[in-house]
Amino acid sequence: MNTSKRQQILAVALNLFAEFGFSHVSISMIAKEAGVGKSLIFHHFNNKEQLWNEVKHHYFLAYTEAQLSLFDQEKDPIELIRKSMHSYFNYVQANPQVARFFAYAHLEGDEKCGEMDQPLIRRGSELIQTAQDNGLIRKGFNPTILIMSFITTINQYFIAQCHFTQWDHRLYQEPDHFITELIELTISGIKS
Amino acid sequence: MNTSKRQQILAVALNLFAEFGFSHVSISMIAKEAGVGKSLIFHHFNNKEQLWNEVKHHYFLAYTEAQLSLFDQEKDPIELIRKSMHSYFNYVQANPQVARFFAYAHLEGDEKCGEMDQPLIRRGSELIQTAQDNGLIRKGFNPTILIMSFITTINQYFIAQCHFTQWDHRLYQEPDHFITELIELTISGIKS
DNA sequence: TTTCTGATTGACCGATCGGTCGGTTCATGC
DNA sequence: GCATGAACCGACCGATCGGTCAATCAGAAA
Repeated sequence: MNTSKRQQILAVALNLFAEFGFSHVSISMIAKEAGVGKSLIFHHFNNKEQLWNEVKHHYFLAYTEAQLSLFDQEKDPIELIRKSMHSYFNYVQANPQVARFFAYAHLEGDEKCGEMDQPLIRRGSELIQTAQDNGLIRKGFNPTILIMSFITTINQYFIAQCHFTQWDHRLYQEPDHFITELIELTISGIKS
Repeated sequence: MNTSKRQQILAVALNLFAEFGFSHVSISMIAKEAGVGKSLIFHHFNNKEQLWNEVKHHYFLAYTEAQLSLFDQEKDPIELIRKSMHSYFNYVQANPQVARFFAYAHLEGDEKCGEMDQPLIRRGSELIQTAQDNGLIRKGFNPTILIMSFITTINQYFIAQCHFTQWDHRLYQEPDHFITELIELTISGIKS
């Protein structure tokens, strides 16, 4: 329990911000939860905005790091997509806060999230495109659309559970079924 | 200019809430923008929460009404999906606030949005399922997943423009290309 | 021991928040 | 003309917000 107080503040902010968003979380709330004086927060972080950005940065970093390892393993492009979707699903399932932070950032019009994973996505798009050129994948669509679609769907699966569970509660009874069917839906849409 | 002040307040709240979300919009802000006294807002709406709910209700209603008309026209299920996606895209493009409101509601865990369009989605799912039974559409996947996927993707296309535009700015140069390719991707994923 | 620096605190600030209150204007029915 | 109730306003309230500041504390350097 000898983590520095700064770490402690950050950890509390991580959770509170992820759960309630920027403006529903007050500095006093964080201070109380972290068991420190309010002014200590302003000592370590210039202001609330910077604390928010730092928290966001933390989640964004965790996300890109988690995804970066994928691209070098699989050579079969179809199998790569399958595995990417699966691992992204598992990752968000284990860290739903990440998806929530992206959602907050999007509503704010934050452009940093795009800067961050742009190289990652561009790389994936290129892989798909060469597979298109080689005839392994159907041509005629922008690969980025495919990636955007499945990332978005997986994110919202966890964010909007309150919504979709009323469409069909089975969606959430067996998450594995969901992702498996979503993957097959996606794959059979691109086989040439 | 003879709209009642109540309407005026609601109209202003509609825009401000959609742009900034619940907690970034203050009653004073709405009052000033609407050119009325602050207390008038509390005269017409019990409190901020109720005003927010009323605004949300307004958008949700507009959304369901816009979608309801679709189901009776087209008999070919594939064509129905195509048209549904296209019209939903056009609708959100013309009313991006709707998507934003759903996004806010989701982050809050609001369950009302699900209650609202559940019958709509259930009806669409059934149509797809009978098409599956008749062999017109590939079997083996939950139709709700298909619907959820394309609604989600379309919503986020407009909400997260700040993000995806950095993945590939072409996505937003020709919105028609985007939705056309997304539709074809979806359709070719379900043809039997 | 003294000095210096960063960590930490509690008291405090002005601004703004959602909301209330007392009162005025105004349309309508009697 | 007058009573009534809704529409409407400005002044005001307590609470809380993000943020500041002077002071203390702990430990390393000298």
